[in-house]
Amino acid sequence: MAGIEDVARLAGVSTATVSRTLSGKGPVSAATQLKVEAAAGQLGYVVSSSASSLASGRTKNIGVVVPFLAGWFFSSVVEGAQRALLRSGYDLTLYNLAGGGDERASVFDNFLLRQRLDAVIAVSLELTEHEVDRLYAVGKPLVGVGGPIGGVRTLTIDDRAVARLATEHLLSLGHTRIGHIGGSKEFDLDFHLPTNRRFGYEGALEAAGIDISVDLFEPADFTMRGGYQAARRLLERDQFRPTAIFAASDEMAIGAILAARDLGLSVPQDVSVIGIDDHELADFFGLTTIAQFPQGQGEKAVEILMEELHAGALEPMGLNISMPFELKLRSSTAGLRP
Amino acid sequence: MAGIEDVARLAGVSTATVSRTLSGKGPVSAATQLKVEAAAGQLGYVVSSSASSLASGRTKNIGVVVPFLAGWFFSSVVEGAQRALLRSGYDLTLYNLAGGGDERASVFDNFLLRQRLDAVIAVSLELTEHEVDRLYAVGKPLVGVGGPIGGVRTLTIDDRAVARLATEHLLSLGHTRIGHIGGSKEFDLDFHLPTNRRFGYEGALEAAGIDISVDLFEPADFTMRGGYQAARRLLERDQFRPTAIFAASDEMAIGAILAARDLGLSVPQDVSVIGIDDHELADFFGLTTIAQFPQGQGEKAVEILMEELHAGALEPMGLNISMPFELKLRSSTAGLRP
DNA sequence: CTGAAAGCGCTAACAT
DNA sequence: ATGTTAGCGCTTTCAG
Repeated sequence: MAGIEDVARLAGVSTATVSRTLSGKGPVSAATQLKVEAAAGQLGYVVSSSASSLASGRTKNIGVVVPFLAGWFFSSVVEGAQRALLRSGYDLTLYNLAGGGDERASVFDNFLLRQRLDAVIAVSLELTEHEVDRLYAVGKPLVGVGGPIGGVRTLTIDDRAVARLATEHLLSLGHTRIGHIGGSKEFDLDFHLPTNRRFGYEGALEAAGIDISVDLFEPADFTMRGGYQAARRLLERDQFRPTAIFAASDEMAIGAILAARDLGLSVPQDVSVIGIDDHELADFFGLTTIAQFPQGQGEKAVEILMEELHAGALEPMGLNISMPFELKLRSSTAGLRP
Repeated sequence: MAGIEDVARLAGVSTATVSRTLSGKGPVSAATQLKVEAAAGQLGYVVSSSASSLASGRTKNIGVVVPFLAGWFFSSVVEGAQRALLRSGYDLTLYNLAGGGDERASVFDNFLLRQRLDAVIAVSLELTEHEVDRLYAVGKPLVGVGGPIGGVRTLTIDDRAVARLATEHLLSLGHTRIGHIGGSKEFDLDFHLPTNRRFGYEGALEAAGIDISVDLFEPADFTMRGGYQAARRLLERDQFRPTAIFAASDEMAIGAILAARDLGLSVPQDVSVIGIDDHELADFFGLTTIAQFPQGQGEKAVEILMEELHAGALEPMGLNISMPFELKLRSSTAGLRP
């Protein structure tokens, strides 16, 4: 494997010039630039990242920490981040915390500290104080996606606004008995996302002058099965059966659609269903939903980091950066039956 | 951030001894080991990975290349690999080829060659000759998961045997008109996986003395929607309607279950359905399937690499390493109605 | 078992 | 615009 000296020799210049040329930093005449590039190409030269990192202090590598990887949201964020990083010539090192105990601790106490990273993106993590400490100890730019970390810039959708929009959509169709499938208590540990969505739902009802009924709330675990079970509880009642259901995630919403079918109810004729996410399966199930764009969130996180890494100081930016969302109309919602 | 010299000074030894102690290589007396570890712990010392890599030539980092990340199989393999790597103190650098053209080329022509990797795992990739070349050019151990790469050790399930097992299960329940939802032509590019599964299906039928009917094969694209549409085509016929369907993946099988429901057919009373994968949704849909264990495949790939990296030479091992699979009985298959 | 010292391959001052 | 050179922080002979 050719080294920088080979290239320098072949091009008839010094190693410093090769370095300057290939990194794009520092002044180089057009003529030498050509020579160097030709030589490098001919030899198939690629910089040794460890040597470069050691000398420069930059690794061209960023770490992405996720609580687990399977799951549409996480893998989409990672995909988006990966794409943006590739464009900038950065590698992505993945740290998956799933699996529990030991692994998790060693990620925070060893892996992240090896000076292998120029920055880190933390996706939807609920971190202990110690862990946040370690993250700061890395001494590198840090941005969160999908869940706030104490004092860290974070990209998220405005969960309250999203839930309000979903509920208002149902309201605008004439529904007044709107059930809500939200997060169970355990899930509320995660950034109060379920709670915020519930508040959005309740806010919309209040604004419409509708009483909030505890009976219309069912907790679940953000899975399809959980949504299915919650929806059955909601729909099996003889009286006060909701005419519409707002689920806090698409997977739960799809579970609700399947529950309705199993109970002999048609969607949307008998019951409307709306979710949040625009999950990959939403289209197949005809699910109306509020789309969020996790890939875009991953890309945006990278962009922020790149600016900070290259331009120097970070531009003034609130701690919480609001990401776009959008009502996606499909066939699971309709007006109240006359 | 403390360096190795700080530790050496505090422990009253040389940097060489610190290095030996912390890496576990080379002889160190129990007494100094203790001193060094105490000093390192006290200072919160963590080796600089670039310095260590540059000096040793080892990066403690392995690359995982996937065609895309969203998708149960891929993210599961990556999770498994990550877990195993973490245990061994290795980082995982992810290269996602999704997104096409440029990115893909630069991964093979630049990223993988930066000497940042000790080995690479290629997951289910259909590679061009040039790409395989580049992979070899990395000059590092290489193992494939889920799809053969010219001349590379690869972990896969025996697709033919898996398909045969699925078909035999249906046969053993008395079914003789068994439909098959397999891959469309475009999908066959990928390691002939669909073709192998189809051969397994046909082999089982032949062995049972049943004629193979082209009418009972429907191609699809390995998605739920594709499976749904293919199943409708299969089930909408008035005569010769299959009494059982074998889909080459769980997602397609779930699509088939939903198609059956929409046509007013009960599963398994009117039609049995079996898939391959044991996808995360299989349980919820009561899908009988042949389970494969992608996390285990990821872990196993890492184990092979670790052995090769540490023990030195690779043990004699066939190019194609067969991974386990297993019939998972649920409620989507049943005997023929009397 | 431990220490001294020579690099690993590149980058970044500093000169020119 | 280009060359010279001193490290970056560790690992690893080689001596002792």
